[in-house]
Amino acid sequence: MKRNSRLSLALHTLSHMAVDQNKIRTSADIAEHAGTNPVVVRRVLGPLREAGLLTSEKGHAGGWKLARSPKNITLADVYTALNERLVAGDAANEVPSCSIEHSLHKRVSSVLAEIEQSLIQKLGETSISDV
Amino acid sequence: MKRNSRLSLALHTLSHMAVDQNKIRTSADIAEHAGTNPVVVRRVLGPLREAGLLTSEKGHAGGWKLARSPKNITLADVYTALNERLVAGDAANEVPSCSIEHSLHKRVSSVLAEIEQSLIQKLGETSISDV
DNA sequence: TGTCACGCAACTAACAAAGTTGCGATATAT
DNA sequence: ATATATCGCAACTTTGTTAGTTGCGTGACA
Repeated sequence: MKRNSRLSLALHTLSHMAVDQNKIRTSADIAEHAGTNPVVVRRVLGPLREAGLLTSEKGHAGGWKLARSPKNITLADVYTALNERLVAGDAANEVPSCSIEHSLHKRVSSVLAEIEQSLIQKLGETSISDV
Repeated sequence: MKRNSRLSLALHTLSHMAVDQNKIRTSADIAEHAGTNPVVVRRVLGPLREAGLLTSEKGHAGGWKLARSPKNITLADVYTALNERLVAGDAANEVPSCSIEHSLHKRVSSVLAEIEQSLIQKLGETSISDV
């Protein structure tokens, strides 16, 4: 796969689930559809389960299904559940040396953080059922 | 460095330049400031030059400087010049097999493209001089 | 003409993400 | 009970991307 594969895979899977909400899908089914493998699917879907977006059942006839109505799942939910940080870097920031660089760094970081927030807000305006 | 290093490096460099707009900086100077090396700096700054954001001069006493006022350089300019595609994937898209997947794929892609556009619009609201 | 700078291409190294494998836990059917 | 199907998880390998490095060419200026 390629860039943004996690977000893309999650979106596609959730959308599929939204079409037939009662059907239970196994990691293997989803993986085959997405052209990947079950472990990758579980890795991507795991965080979504922890975020309460969907549920998984072990054992025979187990699998994945939506935990709530697709109307109540926004792209922002998915984005944050996956802990994506597209514009703002991760918390592990380099420590600048010179003084001007120091203040500059804070400015840049805060601006990027603002952008990130507005992105999430924008994502929140679209639900899975819209897709 | 780490994630979003290109955008971050570009922003820091442009901001520095905005502070003292007449000063000409060499790749080596910038690289030392940023904790990287001249070639990487040139790789990041090259697209910005092609986009008309800054200029570079060869030879003795050569180097980089802003091509226009920092007021007239928005984050969107930088973003697009670097050809970043944070939310929407690149053009090389996988071709879906099943029919529902096909329409779904177009929906997801268009939604992500919309989000990308709104992100760029948001970036356009901030100029380098604001940072 | 020597030095300093960018431009570019090729190579290597480091890192991140996908993919793979194996095993354990659990739930269901028979 | 036992077989089967499924997720959970951890370790490893593979692959792809990006930073970093090196070398050489080109242009500008003292």
